[in-house]
Amino acid sequence: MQDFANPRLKVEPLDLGIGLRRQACEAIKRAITEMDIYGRPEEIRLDERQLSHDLGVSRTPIREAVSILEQEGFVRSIPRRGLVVVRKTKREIVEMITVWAAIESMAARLAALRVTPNDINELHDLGEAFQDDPDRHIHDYSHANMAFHKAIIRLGGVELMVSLTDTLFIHMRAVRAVTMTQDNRARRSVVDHRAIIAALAAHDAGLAERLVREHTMGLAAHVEEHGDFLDVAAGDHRRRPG
Amino acid sequence: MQDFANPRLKVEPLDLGIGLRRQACEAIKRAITEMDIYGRPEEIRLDERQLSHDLGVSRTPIREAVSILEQEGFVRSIPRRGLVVVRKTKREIVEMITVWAAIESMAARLAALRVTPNDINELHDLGEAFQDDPDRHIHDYSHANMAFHKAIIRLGGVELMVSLTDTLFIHMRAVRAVTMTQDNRARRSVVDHRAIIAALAAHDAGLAERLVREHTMGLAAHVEEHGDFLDVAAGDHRRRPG
DNA sequence: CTGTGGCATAATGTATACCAGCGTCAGGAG
DNA sequence: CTCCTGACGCTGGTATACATTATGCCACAG
Repeated sequence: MQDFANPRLKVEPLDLGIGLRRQACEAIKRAITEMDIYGRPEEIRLDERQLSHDLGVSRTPIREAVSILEQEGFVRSIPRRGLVVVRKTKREIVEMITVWAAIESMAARLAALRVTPNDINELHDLGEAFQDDPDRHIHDYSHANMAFHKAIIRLGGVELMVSLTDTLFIHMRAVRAVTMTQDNRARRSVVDHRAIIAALAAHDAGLAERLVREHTMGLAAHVEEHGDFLDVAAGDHRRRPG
Repeated sequence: MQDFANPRLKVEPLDLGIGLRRQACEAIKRAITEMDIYGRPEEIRLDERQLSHDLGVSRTPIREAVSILEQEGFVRSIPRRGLVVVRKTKREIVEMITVWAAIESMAARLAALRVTPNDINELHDLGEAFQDDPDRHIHDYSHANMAFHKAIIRLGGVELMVSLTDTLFIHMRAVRAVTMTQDNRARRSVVDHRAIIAALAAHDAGLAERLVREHTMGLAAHVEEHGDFLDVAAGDHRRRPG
C-alpha cells in the first residue's frame, strides 16, 4: 500500500552484484575495442588467468564473460589452444555494413512516418556539427557520424534494431577512421546526411530509405574497394607450417 | 606418418570437449523451442542443478551455455532468483518481424542481381510445394514457408544475414502456426511468393525488395492486429501483489 | 487476529582445485 | 647434422566446495 501513498524514501534499487560477469564482459570488450586490432599483424591472444588476475576476479566469471564475447563475435575460443581476438575479414566487414544498411534503411522508412520537428533539429545538429571542416577532427567527426546513424535507427522506434546495430557499430570502430580519411568520404557524408534529413523532414519514406541505403552501401562498396588492408594477415595463423 | 600409410585404426575423431558447452546450449535451446511456451500462462523456470543432472554434466558448462542462451534472448537470468524462459511480447515479435523484413528485403535486392535459373527453380519448388492445398498441412507448409524465406536470404550471399535471421526464425517458431491459420494467410502467401519469384527471375532488384518488404511487413501488421494472445500473461510475475 | 521480524533452507554466484590435450624443447639415435 | 620421440609445461575444460542472498515460514508482540 505504500506504493504511492508514502513516497518518503527514494533509494535506488542498489544493483547488488548485478553481474560480476557483466563488468568483466564490458571491461574486456572495452579493452578489445580500444586496442588497435588491425595495427599489429600478429594474432592477439587472451589468457584467462591473466585476465582473472588483472580484473581481480576468479576464472569463472571470466569464462562466462568470454562466452558472451565469443557469441558476439569479439573473440574466438579454440579448444585447448586458447582465446584469440577475432580480426574481421574484409568480407565480414562488408557484410556487417550491408546488414547495417538493411536495418538503417528500414529504420529510416519507419522514422519518416514518425519524426517530429524536434527530431529533425537534433539530426540537423548532429549532421552539421562538423560541417565547417570535417577533415580537421576526424576522430570526433567519426563519432558524430556514428551518432547520426544511430539516431536515425533510434527514430525508427524499433528497439531490436538499436541493440543489433550497437554490436555492429562496435565491430566497425576499427574501420571508421580509415574509411573516413580516404576518398574525401567525410565531406561527402555531410552532403548525404543533409539529403537524408530533408527526406525525413518531408516524411518521404521511400526516399529516406533509398538515400540511407545508397549512402551506407556506398560505404560498403568503398570498403570492398579499398579495404584490402583488413586481410593483410588475417589468416596467417591457421596452421604452423613448421 | 601414419596418416594414410597405415589405415589400420579408423577411430572417429571423437569430438572430446569440442564443446560440452555447445552441446548443452543446443540441447537446452531445442528443449525450449520444442516446448509450447505460450501454451501455459505461468512463468517457466529453469533449474541449473536439474539441467546439470539431466544432461550429465556439471553446472559450469550449463552456466556457460545459459550465458549464450541469455545473450540470444531465449532465457533471462534474474540475479539470485533463477532462470526463466523469456516469453516474447507482441511488440518484441513485431520488432523481430520488422528486422526480418529489413534483412530479407535487402537480401532480395542483392539476390535479384545474382540469381541463376537454377536458384529460381529451387525457389519455385519451395513456393509451390503446398500450392494445391496449403490449409491441409499447416505445419509442413509453415516449414516450407520458412524455408522459402531462408532461401531468399541465402541467395543474397551475405552469411551474416543467414546467421542473424536463423535466431530470429527460431524465436518466431511459436508464432508461425497461429499466424498461418488466421486470415487465410497461407493462401495469400503463395500468391506473394509467386510475385517475389517473378521479380527475382526478372532481376528487378527494386521490385523484389519492395515485394519482400511488403509481404513480411504485412505479417508484422497482422501480428500487431491479432497477436494479443502473446501478451496474455507476459507480465504477471513482476511483483507478488500479496 | 494481524503484522513484523528473525531464522532456516535452498539456490545462485564465485572461487579453487584437478584433469586432459597440445605445443615445445631437448636428448638420443641414425 | 638431422629427425624422431618422449617428457614437461602451459592452456583451457570441468567439477566441487563455499559464501551470499532471497524466500518462505513461524513465532512473538501489539
